[in-house]
Amino acid sequence: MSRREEETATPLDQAARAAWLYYVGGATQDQIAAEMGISRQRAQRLVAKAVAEGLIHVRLEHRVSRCMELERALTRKYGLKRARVALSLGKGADPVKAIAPVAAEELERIFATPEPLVVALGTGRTLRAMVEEMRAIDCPQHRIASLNGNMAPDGTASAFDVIMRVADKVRARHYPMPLPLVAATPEERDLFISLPPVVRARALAENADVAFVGVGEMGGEPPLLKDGFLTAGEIDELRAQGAVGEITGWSYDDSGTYLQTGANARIAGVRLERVAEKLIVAIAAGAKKRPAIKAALKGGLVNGLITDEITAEALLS
Amino acid sequence: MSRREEETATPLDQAARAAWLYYVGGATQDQIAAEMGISRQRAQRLVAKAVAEGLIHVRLEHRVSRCMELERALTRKYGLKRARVALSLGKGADPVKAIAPVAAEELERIFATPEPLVVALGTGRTLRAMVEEMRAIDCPQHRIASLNGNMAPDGTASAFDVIMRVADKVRARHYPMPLPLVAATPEERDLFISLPPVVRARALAENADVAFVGVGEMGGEPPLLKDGFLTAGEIDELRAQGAVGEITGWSYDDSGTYLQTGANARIAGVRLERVAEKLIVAIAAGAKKRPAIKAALKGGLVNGLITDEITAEALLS
DNA sequence: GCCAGATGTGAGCAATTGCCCGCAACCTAA
DNA sequence: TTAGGTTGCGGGCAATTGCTCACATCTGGC
Repeated sequence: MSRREEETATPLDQAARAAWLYYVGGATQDQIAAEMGISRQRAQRLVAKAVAEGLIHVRLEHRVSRCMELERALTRKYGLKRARVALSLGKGADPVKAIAPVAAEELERIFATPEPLVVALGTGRTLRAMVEEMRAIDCPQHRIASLNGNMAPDGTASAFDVIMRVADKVRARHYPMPLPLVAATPEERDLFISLPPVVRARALAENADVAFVGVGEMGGEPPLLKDGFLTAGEIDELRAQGAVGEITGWSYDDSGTYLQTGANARIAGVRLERVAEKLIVAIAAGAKKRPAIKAALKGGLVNGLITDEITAEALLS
Repeated sequence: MSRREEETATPLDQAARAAWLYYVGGATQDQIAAEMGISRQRAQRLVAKAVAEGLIHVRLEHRVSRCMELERALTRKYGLKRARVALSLGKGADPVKAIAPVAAEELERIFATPEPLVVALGTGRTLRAMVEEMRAIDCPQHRIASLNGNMAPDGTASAFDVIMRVADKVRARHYPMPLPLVAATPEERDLFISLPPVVRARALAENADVAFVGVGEMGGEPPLLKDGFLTAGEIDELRAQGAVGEITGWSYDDSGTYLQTGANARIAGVRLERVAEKLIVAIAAGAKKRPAIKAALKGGLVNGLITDEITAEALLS
């Protein structure tokens, strides 16, 4: 086997094989080494590589009762259509790691719907992590729309491209938005969103049946600042105007009302509005994001939430 | 957290939490122990339990080129509609472990189809293992039909019930067949299959859009013998008549032609016939089953195959 | 009420794994 | 061709894990 293997196997194929023997076959690294005709150390490196490359997906097929309680409580308190609470990974850990697999599961459930849907997606680290956890399945009946562009001010595409990766995995038609997230001036924004392809993409996203979005915080180091979409001065200005969070770039205050001023005049993406028939799911967790999530829920900017245990408890207290 | 946990957590909840911290969070067992307020040994036991109970599912999200080659070759040689080849787990390992996750993936793909389908399922160890690997997803648009009963001659339901477990996971309507796999006499078989509910169930299964079946071998210790459906004498008789394999209980010879005699007159389940529009997928691997698989492919009893690398290579040589 | 068996627990130890290090092979550019 | 850098390899070792054993605790039958 290893003879033939060598001829065509890519490094990833080898990693996949090692990881398969390890996780599915339950072999030790020594056994893998013997089976594949390599050293034990190499086997260990291949397994590690497969995990690092995201070839191995682990899912927990069990709903913990504590999480279901929290889901029910969140649903009741904030009048949600959908709530999912992931087990937390402990105080120090990055909550994105916990919610990404759960969000992926939930998005897969959406795509498993037989009726054709328009699914709108935001951008950001959390959504990107969600996509990486998704399984590939053909769903040609649906369409995927982008809620906002993700070009940085310097014109480079941000590394957190969500829509192309999702489209890749589900093979549905997709409508990216070749736009900056934040335009340089209100006039530039208006120009951008008057371009015919952008008009079409925005119309689709605005009328999507389902939207999955991240939530950006204003405290600490906001994603808008970290990724260079806004300057520290602009963030300070937003804070002074009462901004506590941001969805698809649009800032809102602690009652969940979109600000009318400041950077919001330059946001080129779609501003999601509460519409009863639509499902708008926020995917966010972590202490830093708590005020932003709470305001979005209170103001009804979203009617779905995927978060973790710790954040859910905080949102309920 | 552990305070509140104790009140409602079932043992499985605890196991799920430990496994989550271990596999998703990447924590060591010591860290899990500290986080959950238990001993290191207990953490290790909980993780092991979660795996043993099937709470943790591992999937490989990478198509190895060698397997894709084999799939293409099988498709060409036997005129298949669908072929999947799983990486083998080495000579000694049980090939069912390798093909079960791949078969589960394939069945999930079927269920993800938006058009309502009737999916027929056989029984047996391999199919049962496949079901255990399946993820739960609601697919109310489909119907699930059983191809055969699985009651043993003594009236007990066999442990390898497939259809109820699948129906449980996809929440589709299902039509079990309350029948023995093999009746005591041809007359009893005729009586059974004239009962109105059985007639309806069989009609549905016969017209299914997709069927997933196992393949039973006649050499060594055939499943029909091991599970007490037939006696050693009856198996010998079938072998003497040229039987090399069996699908849903129906024995066939090495050209893939169903036998007209012997135990076949007492099989109560549906005999699958080649129909061009239907997808009939055999899920089988292992040296013992090779003649049975080869005959089924040659005779066109199936037009889909899920197997492992070693078996695929043997089928192509 | 008491005992047998089942179930669960931590100690201790051997097997397994993750990772750092030095070395060698292989590029790459002068 | 050679110096410098990069990549990948196995050795070796410390950390982590799996497992057995002896003991405690619970449960149900008599």
